[in-house]
Amino acid sequence: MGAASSGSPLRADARRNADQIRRAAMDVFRDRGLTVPLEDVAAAAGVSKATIFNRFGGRVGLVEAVIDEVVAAELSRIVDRTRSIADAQEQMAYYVTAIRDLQYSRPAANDVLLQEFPHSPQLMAICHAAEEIDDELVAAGHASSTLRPEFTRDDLHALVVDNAIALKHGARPRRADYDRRTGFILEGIRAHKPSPA
Amino acid sequence: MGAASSGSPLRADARRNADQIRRAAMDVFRDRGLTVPLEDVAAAAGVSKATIFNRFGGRVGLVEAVIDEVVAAELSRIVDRTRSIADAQEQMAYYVTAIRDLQYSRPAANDVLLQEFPHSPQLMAICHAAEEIDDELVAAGHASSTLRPEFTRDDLHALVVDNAIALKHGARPRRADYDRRTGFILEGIRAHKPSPA
DNA sequence: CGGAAACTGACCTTCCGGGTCAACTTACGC
DNA sequence: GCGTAAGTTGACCCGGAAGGTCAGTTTCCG
Repeated sequence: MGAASSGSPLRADARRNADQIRRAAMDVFRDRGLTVPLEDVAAAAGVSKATIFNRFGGRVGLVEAVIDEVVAAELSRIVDRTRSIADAQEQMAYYVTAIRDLQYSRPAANDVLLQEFPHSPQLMAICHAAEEIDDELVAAGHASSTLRPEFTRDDLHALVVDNAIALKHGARPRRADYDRRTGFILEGIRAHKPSPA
Repeated sequence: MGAASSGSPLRADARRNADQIRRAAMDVFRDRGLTVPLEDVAAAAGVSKATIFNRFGGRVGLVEAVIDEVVAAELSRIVDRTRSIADAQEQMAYYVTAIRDLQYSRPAANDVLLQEFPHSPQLMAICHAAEEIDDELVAAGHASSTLRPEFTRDDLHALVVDNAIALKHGARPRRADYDRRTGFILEGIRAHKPSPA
């Protein structure tokens, strides 16, 4: 978008800078989220903040230029893998675990999930895809009676969003603690079959 | 502390203003948290911001002057009631439900739990009391095998803190949704006895 | 009524990050 | 090489939000 395909070809130095900015943005966004000061991205790229505006028009343009590499690809990989699982119980377990893993290791994912850029159709599309699978999972869980019947799509969504907020604004827990808590969540939402008597 | 007991007695108008500020602070803090702009408290009290500084020295002084009425009393009531419950399972259920209820209806509680004022011994004491009961509850739960054995004190603490963050920075869920989710949490952490066969 | 106490509005300060621009530097076609 | 357009950049402005301050005025009360 924007500068990528328009008008005359870039001069060599401009192209080089754009590449460096992209690379820096991937690193910095991945590790510190999509709301990191652009100045930090610029510093990591070895250019000045103004150059980012020259090449990408601003934060949104830059985010859209790298969001795929940063999280979108991984997110859709998770969605695909989830869909490929037959057993509803496993499916839900995989999805929740994988999403929470992504949220832990890729702060940028939380910014996407929290819809920090509501004006970017591209970013919103990613969110929408995630909402869709929530529906499927809950439906599958109910159909197979492996999910508590009162558990709703909104509950699953809230699970993810609340975790995003906690990771974004709170202290990052140790990995082992985080994973253990993922387990408690899964326990809490799964239907306990009345032990096949 | 500070202005309350020091030096000469206040003039009538000063005393009146101090009272109005206290009353306004209770309302505003309760509803909107302890980090609300002091200007809003002043407006609600019908005085100017500077008067709050005159009487209370600043936000911390004011918070300490009203924290008891705002949340501390309710919080310790919860702790007391929890301790008075004999059954470990019920105890945990009551505590988690009551704390989460407090968090939902009293945003100020979240600011206390999140330790927004680490320099106030008074506020920190409240936190500390809350941490103590976490220990007791987890110990009781383990002793009676009503709590998952891998569930730790930190897990309980994280449960409360993460919820505080979610309520502070996120959208407030509908009450029914919130309560339902409280139920999922309780399900997730309780030990499922191997159905008394 | 006089002076001390108290109040207040307007102001300062700091932090933060997005965004802009005139002046400088660099690439590159001729 | 050199002119010039493209590109870069540091320094700047902006807005918002909030804590904190103070000179000038009002209010109390002995």
